Amino acid sequence: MEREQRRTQVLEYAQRIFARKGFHDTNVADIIAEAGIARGTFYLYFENKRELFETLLDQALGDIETRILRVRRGPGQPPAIAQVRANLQRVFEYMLAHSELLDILLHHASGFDPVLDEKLAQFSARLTADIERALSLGVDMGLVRPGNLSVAALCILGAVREVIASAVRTSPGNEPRRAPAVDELVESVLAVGLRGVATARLLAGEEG
Amino acid sequence: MEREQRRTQVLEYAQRIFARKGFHDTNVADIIAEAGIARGTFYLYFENKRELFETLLDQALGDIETRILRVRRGPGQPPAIAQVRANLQRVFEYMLAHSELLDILLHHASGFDPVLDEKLAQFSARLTADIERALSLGVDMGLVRPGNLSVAALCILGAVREVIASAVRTSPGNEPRRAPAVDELVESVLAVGLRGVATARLLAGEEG
Amino acid sequence: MEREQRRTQVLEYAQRIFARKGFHDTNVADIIAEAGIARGTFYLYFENKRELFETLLDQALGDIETRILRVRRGPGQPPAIAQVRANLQRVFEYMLAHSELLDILLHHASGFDPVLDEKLAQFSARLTADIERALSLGVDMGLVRPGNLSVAALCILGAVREVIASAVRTSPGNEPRRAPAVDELVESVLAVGLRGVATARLLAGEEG
Amino acid sequence: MEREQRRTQVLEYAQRIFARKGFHDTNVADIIAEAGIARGTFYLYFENKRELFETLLDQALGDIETRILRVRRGPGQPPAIAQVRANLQRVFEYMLAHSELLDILLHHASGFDPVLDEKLAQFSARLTADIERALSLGVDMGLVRPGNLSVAALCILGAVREVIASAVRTSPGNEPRRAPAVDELVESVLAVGLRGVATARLLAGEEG
DNA sequence: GATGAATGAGTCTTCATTCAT
DNA sequence: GATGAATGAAGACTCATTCAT
Repeated sequence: MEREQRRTQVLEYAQRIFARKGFHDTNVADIIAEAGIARGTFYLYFENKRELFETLLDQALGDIETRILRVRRGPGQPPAIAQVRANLQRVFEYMLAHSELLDILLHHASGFDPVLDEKLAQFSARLTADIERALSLGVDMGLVRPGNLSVAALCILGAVREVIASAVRTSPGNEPRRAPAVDELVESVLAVGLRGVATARLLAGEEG
Repeated sequence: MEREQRRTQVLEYAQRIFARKGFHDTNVADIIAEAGIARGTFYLYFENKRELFETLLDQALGDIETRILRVRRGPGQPPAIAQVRANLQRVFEYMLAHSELLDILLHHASGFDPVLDEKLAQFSARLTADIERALSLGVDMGLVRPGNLSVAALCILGAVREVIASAVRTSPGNEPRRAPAVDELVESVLAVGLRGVATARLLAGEEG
Repeated sequence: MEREQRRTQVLEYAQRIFARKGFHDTNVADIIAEAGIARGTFYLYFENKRELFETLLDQALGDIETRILRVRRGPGQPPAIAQVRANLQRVFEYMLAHSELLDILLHHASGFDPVLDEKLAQFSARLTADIERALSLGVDMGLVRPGNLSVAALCILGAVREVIASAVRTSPGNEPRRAPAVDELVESVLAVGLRGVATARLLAGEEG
Repeated sequence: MEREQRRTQVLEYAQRIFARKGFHDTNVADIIAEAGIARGTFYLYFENKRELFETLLDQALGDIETRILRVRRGPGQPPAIAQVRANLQRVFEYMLAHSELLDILLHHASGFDPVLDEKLAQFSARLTADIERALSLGVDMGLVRPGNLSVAALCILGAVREVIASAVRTSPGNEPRRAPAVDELVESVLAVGLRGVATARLLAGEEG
């Protein structure tokens, strides 16, 4: 436990620096200075800089996936929309409370290491597949309009991602965002996702 | 002009390499080897590696924005949906035909230089603002449902981005994607954006 | 005594590793892993890595010198040749049975530490002097042809060394070499040393 | 040629340092300081420290082998002994004039890199095979006494090696050894090799 | 006595950039 | 304009040794 604690501590320091300076511009020197440990100590806990970063990434991805629960149907289960809403809420709250992680995910995790890239790609693929499965189920139950569900899944994932990214950008501090804001964000995303942006009139083409 | 041609040539070579190896893993040595010029010559055409990359990025962002036309209303103008559809189509086609650029944009352009990061952020901000403005107009005309339009704009941007990213991923080759595929992609994105994924029944909460 | 046993045990483990990987490539980590002791414990038994190695070397050199008995003359003593033969036999047998030691001696003991180098140089010098003294005695008794005896001594030492090195190389395993082989080796070396390789005809220059 | 000259220059500086401090204790910093070049320049000419060392070794081994001519028989050829003597003389002279190289060969070239070790082993093997072949020819012509020729070859190689090593040790300076000394060394080695050290009386066992 | 976490000096290697030719 | 040899700052990683528990 002793060891785990130390590791975790260093991970936290490193996370902050990575978020601020990115992977390449973060030296081991930076990390150990921040963590107040000696150079050799760093390598006692991590194989190298990349492994540390990978750990951070795994953690973040895992934390996020943990917060996404499969939508369940059946007596006693909340309505589907409520379950989706709860998922969104959990993810938004987590991400906004860990904006550093998000920053790493969005800006620094990609393009410098094939292994990590693959990891991220698989994460996205997993999420997309989850969403698509849910949609497919919805279609079967008459809750979701049929169509190209994989594209729809991508749209939903992309929308969520972008909104979160934007939200983090505008609340750079670490103070947890006011609850109402998250609620509104979630509602808005949900609204767009469920009903789209168009009115009947637009859809009818009666624009003139 | 001679000079401009040379510069352009080197830029093209560099683009290929950046797309393949990312910014940090691309050496000046790689670029000059590919371009067949001497080390010193490189610095005759570019201030440094970063400037070259920035040029590439500016180009890409400019090309994309060029393809997005403001939705115009009035007699003789095509219906709004048609204009949006045309925008999507142009962007999709361009991106799929220049997947290298996209790769750079998505994977290698972020997180290693504050200046470039800022540029990307502003690009996103500009696009979001454009979309939001269009939506706002739509609301005024009764074509778009009112709501949190900035979130809606983000959703749309994110959806498009994700779908393009996925499309590029699955068509790694350089051969231009078959037209029908682009059409279908565009239609699907449009459908989700305009009408959402839910059926009336889901929205009514009559799931039980 | 407890302590001595521990030390000896570690020395044995270390010997194996040094023989396999050399001095510089053998880490303290390797040794303690093999010996199953903690890092700090190592420094309880040895001042440092070099001291351990030096101990090993001293041991080897001592073991070898122990097996070389001064040739004695006088009633009741075996003939000189028999005594020399016995010396050779003992050294060959010991070395072949401890090829790891030899490996260290031949390959890893030289050139990285002035102190150890000096030790090896003195060992060689001692052996050469012993041989030279024996030869000198032989000259006095008419058993050895006069000549540059120090060169002759070097030749003998070098010949023995090379033959042993070669023998060890070809019997890499740890199984003790079959006795006959050692015998033949010894006889051959002895033959060359005593009578040289030339026939009378070559010496007479009647080659044409 | 420019480039080759530079390389050669650095090699010479490096040789001196390697001879003095060995491979492991010689830093790239030492070499570049001595050669008066920048750190990066070093890596312009050599892949790394090992490659430089390997080059040095190859050169030395090549130089030596160049000086060993196969003994040729036939009308107009000098007597075999004269040819062997000439070989010895050339090798002795070269080695004594390049004692630094020898130092590297004897003390620093072994045991820290499998590739180099193999190279040295093959060098020895080649020399031994050459000698054995010559002996075998000699046997056929009645000039060499039959016996275990491969052991005999090893004895000769070892004798020469040891004598040279000793000679270099005692003439550490760089001044070429006085000619007579080399001659005497060669004669003495030759005498031992050809006729051995024993008198007829010793061989007859009439020692008592 | 034993442990093993912590140390930090030491080294190799890379690479963007310069500048004399 | 073009060249490419030279530069040297920067950074990752190793490992013998110490010392508090």
